[in-house]
Amino acid sequence: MDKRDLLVRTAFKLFYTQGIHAVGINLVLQESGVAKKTLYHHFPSKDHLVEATVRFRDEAYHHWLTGRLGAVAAGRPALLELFSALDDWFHGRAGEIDVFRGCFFINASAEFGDRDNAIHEACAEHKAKIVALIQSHVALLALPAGQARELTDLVTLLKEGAISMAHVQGNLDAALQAKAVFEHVTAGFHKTQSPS
Amino acid sequence: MDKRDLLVRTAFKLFYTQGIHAVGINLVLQESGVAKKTLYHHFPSKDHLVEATVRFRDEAYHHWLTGRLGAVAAGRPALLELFSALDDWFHGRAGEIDVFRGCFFINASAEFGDRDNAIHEACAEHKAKIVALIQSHVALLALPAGQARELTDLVTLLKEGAISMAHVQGNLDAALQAKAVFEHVTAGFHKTQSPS
DNA sequence: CTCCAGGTAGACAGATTGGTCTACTAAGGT
DNA sequence: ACCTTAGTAGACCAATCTGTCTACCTGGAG
Repeated sequence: MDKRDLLVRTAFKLFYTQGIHAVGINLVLQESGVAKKTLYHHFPSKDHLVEATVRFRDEAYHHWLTGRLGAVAAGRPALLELFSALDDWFHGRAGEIDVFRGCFFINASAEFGDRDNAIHEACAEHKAKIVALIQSHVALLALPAGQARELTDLVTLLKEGAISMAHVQGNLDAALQAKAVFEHVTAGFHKTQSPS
Repeated sequence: MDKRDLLVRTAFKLFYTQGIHAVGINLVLQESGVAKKTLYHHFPSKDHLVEATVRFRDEAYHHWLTGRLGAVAAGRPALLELFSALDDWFHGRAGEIDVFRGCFFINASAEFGDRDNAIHEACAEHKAKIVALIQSHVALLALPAGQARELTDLVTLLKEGAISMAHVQGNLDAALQAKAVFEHVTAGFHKTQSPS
């Protein structure tokens, strides 16, 4: 019932599936059944609406992912679950997060390439948040600092790479491939504390 | 002097730095100094021009990368060189390939999300070509089939992930991080033939 | 009781979009 | 000599874009 929220949700769905510049404000209005005046009452411009959709998606995505990771044991199992979650997402089995159309933040950054753009910055913040989430689970493995950093990089890059390949190439098994690589590389990290 | 080529080059530069939908045909015309009639003589529509820029970039990028990889020994050194090349690209030290604004193919796929879209398909073809290039160097390591597939996945995902992180997050060291991970994981693959 | 925030519908403005078209020029092959 | 191809400049078209504005409705707080 909150019109602002309705606008953001509708705009997100359209932007995500069709692209941001490709979707006009009038379509968002028509699809949501909200009056134009109302939109410009809540947002001073389209760009501000776009930024709001980025923040909305940030919250939704983060909520979904922490939910998935929280359902298993913290540490390595959670990192494995990350890839399973991605796999479900790619195959449209992650209801909460909608159909897979690539990473909304990567897509938005593609359309707003200037690094000092507010929309791009919001996307960067999202990525930083996800890296922090990964980092928190890597920390539980009690590895030396250097190894921990490297493992965080590995998971982050594998995850990001899988999303890219799944979208651009249509390789929907990318998450499973990433998972296999991760599993193999970290085969020696089963225990929380490595024997010294 | 070839107007068609001039149009494609100009269009690419503009599309790459500002986004495709964000750049109008008139800007391409103005920037290249070519008449509108000439454009529509060579391309039936803007979309066809876009597709041509994708194929142009595909060729340029592939040429640049094979050149870099060919300058060192094939196999593992070439794979390491891949990450060095990425690092140079991110930092604007890869003159031939222009300023870094993310991966043009990822960006284009973001704006043309339908998988059966000709532009998107051209992007997918490019990625497949790069994967094949990586695969050809992995093959030289003479690993068992399963391990070879996994290593190709690793390099591909690391590379794709690094590009994403470098662009969205502005983490320009992503290539070096990926390289460190790769170096660590493949520390045992120094020899061409693993002892059996 | 009054006022105002939040809402509706939609006309309107000004710029920009992709694309067509006329009129003309120049080079080259047959 | 002729015709095709590639080119110029730019007017023009219909559609669409973001954003403003008028005129009106409604519910709750001071």
